[in-house]
Amino acid sequence: MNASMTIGQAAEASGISRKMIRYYEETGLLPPARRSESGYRYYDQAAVEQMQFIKRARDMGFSLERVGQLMSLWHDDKRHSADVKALAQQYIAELDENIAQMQAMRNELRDWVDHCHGDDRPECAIIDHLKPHAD
Amino acid sequence: MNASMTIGQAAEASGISRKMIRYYEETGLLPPARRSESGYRYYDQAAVEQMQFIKRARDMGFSLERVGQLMSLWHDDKRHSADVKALAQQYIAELDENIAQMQAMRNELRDWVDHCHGDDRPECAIIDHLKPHAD
DNA sequence: GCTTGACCTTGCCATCGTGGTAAGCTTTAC
DNA sequence: GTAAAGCTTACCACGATGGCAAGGTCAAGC
Repeated sequence: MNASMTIGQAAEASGISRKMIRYYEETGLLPPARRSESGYRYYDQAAVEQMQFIKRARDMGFSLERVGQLMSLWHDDKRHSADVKALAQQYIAELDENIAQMQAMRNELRDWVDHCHGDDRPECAIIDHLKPHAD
Repeated sequence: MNASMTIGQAAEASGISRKMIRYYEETGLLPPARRSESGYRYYDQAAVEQMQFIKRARDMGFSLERVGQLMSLWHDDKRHSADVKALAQQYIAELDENIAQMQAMRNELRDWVDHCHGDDRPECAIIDHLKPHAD
């Protein structure tokens, strides 16, 4: 159960692709894996748990850079929860900003679409809104 | 007023950077520009209007591929507004999907953040939710 | 022991849209 | 005539991921 795994097994266990595991190692998000004499990477349970942490953070949409910061905090016994919170709050603020922007686009476009007949005639409110002179 | 412009002037007039104008030409979104003997690109009013169309569509978040389709429709006198509408509606559906996903992440994260004390102690609900064994 | 298939390695390219930078040529303004 | 501004092409970079190819390795079946 605590035996070491190949990269494929670690990928399976963590939900992170082999490709990405290597990439995370390359970029320093994961520590260099232990290698067999022939060069195969082998992972222990702790390494897989790091991957699972990354998986969860990525699934929440944290950037790899922030995931790295979260991992540092995770491993820091003397962390201040305020630092974690600040990091998360900043990300939430960015999410809110992106959501708002997308909603604004969506609403305006929705409005255009509502004014488009959507038949076989060429007249189209959407095109009219995109056209340079028709605003 | 209708004189030809250099790429910098066209960029200024359209809001699209010089870099992107060249890129759009390279990828076929814009037709090859007329060139001076020395190789400089020159643009007339119609070309600038194409750029303005692109600018508006990009500002609405349409992908370059869809912008290309919209431009084709714009220039097609026999277009069916239904085709434009369908294109826009598909994009709206994608926007809605993305918005929903971001909101889901945001809401869950907001919940975690609300349970984090945010002080100088290491205990942290956010870390606990990201940690493999604490779910 | 040998073959086969599954797995591993590295390295390179592609995405999408944009920005940067560099080396060199042209035009414009003084 | 010179300097500055603007143009050209050709690269590299981002962020995060996938794909492919050429080759080495391991495990199972015979």
